[in-house]
Amino acid sequence: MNQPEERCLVNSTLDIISGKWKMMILFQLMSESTLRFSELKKRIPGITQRVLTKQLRELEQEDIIERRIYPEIPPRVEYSVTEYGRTLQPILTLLHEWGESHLIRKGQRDSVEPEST
Amino acid sequence: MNQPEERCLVNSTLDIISGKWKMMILFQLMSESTLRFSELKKRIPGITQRVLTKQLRELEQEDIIERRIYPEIPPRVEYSVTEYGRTLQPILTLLHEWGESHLIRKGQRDSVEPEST
DNA sequence: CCGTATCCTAATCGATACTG
DNA sequence: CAGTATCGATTAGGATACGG
Repeated sequence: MNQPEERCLVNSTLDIISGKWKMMILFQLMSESTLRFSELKKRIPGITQRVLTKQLRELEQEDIIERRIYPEIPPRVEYSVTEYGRTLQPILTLLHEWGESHLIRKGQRDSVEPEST
Repeated sequence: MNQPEERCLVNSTLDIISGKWKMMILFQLMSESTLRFSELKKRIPGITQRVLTKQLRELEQEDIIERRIYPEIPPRVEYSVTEYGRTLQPILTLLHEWGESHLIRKGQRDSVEPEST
C-alpha cells in the first residue's frame, strides 16, 4: 500500500551492497578480521588499484568497513568490517542460498527443456 | 574458505534483482497479482516503455515473473509473479528492514556529528 | 605501500518516434 | 495496447602512469 517508499528502502540497501567486487571484499574481511590494502588486492585477482580504492571508500562511507591508517614509512593501511557491517550477514546468507538454489533450478530447467513443437 | 564461489552466488542473485525499477515492478505485481503492461506503466511514474519492457523481459527470463499474451485487438498482455518469484520475498523483506534501520542510523550519525577540532 | 590522475570502453537508462 | 528502433546521456569499471 506504500510501494514507492518500500522500493526506496530496498533499493538503498541494494545500492550499498551492489558493486562488482564489494561482496568479495566483504567476504575477505569477514573471514580475516583485518587486511592491508595490498593483501586485499592479492586476494582479489583481477581488481585494479583504482577500483579497489573506490569500492573500499564507498563501503567505508556507509560505515560497513573501517579504514585505519598507520603513519609509518612505508605507509600501512588496514581494513576491517565494522560491527555494523556484520549486520549485513543475514542478507549475504540469504542471497547466497537463493543464488545456490537458483543455479540448481536453472540447471534443471536446461536439462528438462520440453519440446515446443 | 571458498570465497570466490560464494561471491559468485551472492552476486548472481544481486544481478537478477538489481535494476533501477525491478523492485518497484515486483512490489506492484506481488500486491496486485496480475497487471497489464499499461497498468504497470501507470503505477511506476517516470519509467519509459523501453525500459519497462527490458526489465520485464529480464525478470521473465529468470522465471521471476510470467508474461501472458491474449491475442486480441487491441492486444492485451498480463504480467504476474511466479511461484518461484515469490521465493524472493524473504530477501526483499530483509533488504527492506535493513534499509530502514540504515536510514535511521544515518539520521542519527548526521545529527550527533562530533566536532573534529 | 597506498594511493590519485587520465583516459577509455561498455552497459544502463532515458527521450522520442514509429508500428502490428 | 504493447511494444521496437534509434539516438543520446550518464555511470561503472578498467588500463596505465605518476606521486607522497
